[in-house]
Amino acid sequence: MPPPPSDPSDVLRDAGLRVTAARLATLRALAESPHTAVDAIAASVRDDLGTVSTQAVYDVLRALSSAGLVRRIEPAGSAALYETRTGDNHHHLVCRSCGAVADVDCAVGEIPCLEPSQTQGYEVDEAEVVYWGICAQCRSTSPPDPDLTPPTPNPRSTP
Amino acid sequence: MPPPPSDPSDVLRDAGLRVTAARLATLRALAESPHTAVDAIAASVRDDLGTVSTQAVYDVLRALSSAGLVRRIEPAGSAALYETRTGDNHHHLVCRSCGAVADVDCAVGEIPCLEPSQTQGYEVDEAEVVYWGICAQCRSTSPPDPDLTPPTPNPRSTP
DNA sequence: ATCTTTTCCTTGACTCATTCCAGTCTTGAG
DNA sequence: CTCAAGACTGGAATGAGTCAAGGAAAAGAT
Repeated sequence: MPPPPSDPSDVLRDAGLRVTAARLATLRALAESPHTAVDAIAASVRDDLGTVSTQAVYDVLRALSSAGLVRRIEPAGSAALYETRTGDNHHHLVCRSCGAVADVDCAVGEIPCLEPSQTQGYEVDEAEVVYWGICAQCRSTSPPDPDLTPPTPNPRSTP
Repeated sequence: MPPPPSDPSDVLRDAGLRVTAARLATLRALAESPHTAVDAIAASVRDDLGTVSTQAVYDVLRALSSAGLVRRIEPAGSAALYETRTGDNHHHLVCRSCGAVADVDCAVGEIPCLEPSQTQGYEVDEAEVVYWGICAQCRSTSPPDPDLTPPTPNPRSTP
């Protein structure tokens, strides 16, 4: 197996997809900024190519994600985001304040939480972990603003 | 502190909320079937009370969840669901095929994956885990239907 | 019991992400 | 080069969820 081809056209071809300008521009956009929403991707693609319909971007993203080239994540309360890191089930840190997303490697080396305590008859194939918190920047720019972080989920009666 | 008052009116009052018919009916609906979407809750409430606007249900759910009486979960690809189990950060099994949701206790006794491997400056306050799989019923009713489970995350070009 | 204040519910319009459809253009194979 | 499958365009539609203004009811005080 050759080293992962870094030429995006080859990546597409190897996945059995046609090489089109929209797809290349989408991959480029995601390489520049991971964890991007559809409209930002569309803006970046239009920046490259001129006019591209929003549907085209949706179609491209669906094609890429069902080919396993991009992964769709959907943090509660915001639109879907796409990223190019696939196949290494990593997880995400999400900022409650600004929505920023950062990658985290698997918590415990091996596939971590993939063993729920009771599977209840489910055949589990993936464990998705989202760590909610406040990112460094939001903490430093507005340190003592108790109004900006209202939905702290579990005010823990006793620690 | 008395044992958790099972009278819904007391539950509301203890949380500092007014006791209204819509709120009681909503709690009743959630007690009957946890993990319910807004429109199903609304249907159940209307079944109890007659005419209730959808907005009223949204308002009730927001009030209840910001008082910590219900918890909102939002599995990727479906509308928001509400449940009454709060305060014991448990997790969820979600069926890729029918969308059924089941509760799972915390994987490792103590707050499990709450320690990401690198926090990257985030102040993490919650780890949300979703186990994706196929529920027992879906596996038995349509065992070998490869078309119904398309989004298996990694279709791996060559095995 | 009555009044007042606060909070809730109704109606209806609106936003936003995403999907569907029908027709036109492009890509890659013969 | 030619052609058909597959992509893209533009417009319209769906569905979840939110916002705003007025009328109605509940909780607590008189």
